[in-house]
Amino acid sequence: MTADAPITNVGADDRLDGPFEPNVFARDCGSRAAFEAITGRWTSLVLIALVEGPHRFGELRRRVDGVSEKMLSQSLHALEREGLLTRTDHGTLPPRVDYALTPLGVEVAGRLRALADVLQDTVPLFEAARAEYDGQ
Amino acid sequence: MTADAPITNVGADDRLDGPFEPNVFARDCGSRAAFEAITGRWTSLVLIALVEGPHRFGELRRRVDGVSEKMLSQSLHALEREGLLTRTDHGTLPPRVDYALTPLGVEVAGRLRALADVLQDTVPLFEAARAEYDGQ
DNA sequence: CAGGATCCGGAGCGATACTG
DNA sequence: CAGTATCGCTCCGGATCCTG
Repeated sequence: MTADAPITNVGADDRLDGPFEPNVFARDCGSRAAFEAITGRWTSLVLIALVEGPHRFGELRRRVDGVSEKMLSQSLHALEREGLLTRTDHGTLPPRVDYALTPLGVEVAGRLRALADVLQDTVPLFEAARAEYDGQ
Repeated sequence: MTADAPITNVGADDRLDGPFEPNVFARDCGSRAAFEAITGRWTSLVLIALVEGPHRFGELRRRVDGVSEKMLSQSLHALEREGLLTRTDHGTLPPRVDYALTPLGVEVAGRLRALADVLQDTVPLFEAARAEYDGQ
């Protein structure tokens, strides 16, 4: 991205009715930041896992196959920052911390869950597509 | 991930009715691969852009604010490989190549678009959540 | 059990230059 | 216009150790 290139995709792009129409395509839009947080490699899976209800740290680590403690912790912080989940420290010993979706988190995670369901139901199509593409 | 840790999250996890129930949480599941391809930083935005109809390379580059040519090209190949979009080279001069969603791509992209709409409509909530989190 | 701190290799990614 | 090739750097992310 050269500095002299005029960027006109920041504010109102396709619909210029409002003064500042939020636009995921725009780099500086708040929705884009939220979108990138949600579509993170691990964050999305964490959100989906929480659709079934609150989870503890260890539960999530076991549920999301392959995630390291570091990345799980990092993902949870990111999602908490975006207001998609809440962290509840019971302050007991041994420690117990629960992660649960906020109302907005429920809305978002539900859609991710639905998306994942579509993918799970069409696994054969993906296998075929990959084989086709790799074959030639 | 230690090697001796028994991983039992590969196949049937929460529902063990079928022989091999696809599971996004499982590392080796085809749906997980598709999910990671879809939720890539740029791939998701490309898919959303294509909901409005076929686009040329340059159009996409201008539409998806901040993407480099390299990453756009790479993202398009990945999505084509997953069978979510088709590439049509008209073979003319100057060259013209169109990218369009497959039926499966329409299904997936539509859901991403809906998700993005939610985020765009709740931008203020994210701003507030971030301010709250950063403040303390 | 919940996670912070640190090290470090490799993947991700942008910038630039070049081709048909 | 539609890409590919190459360089170089950032930072993702896993492994490991440590604490309350």
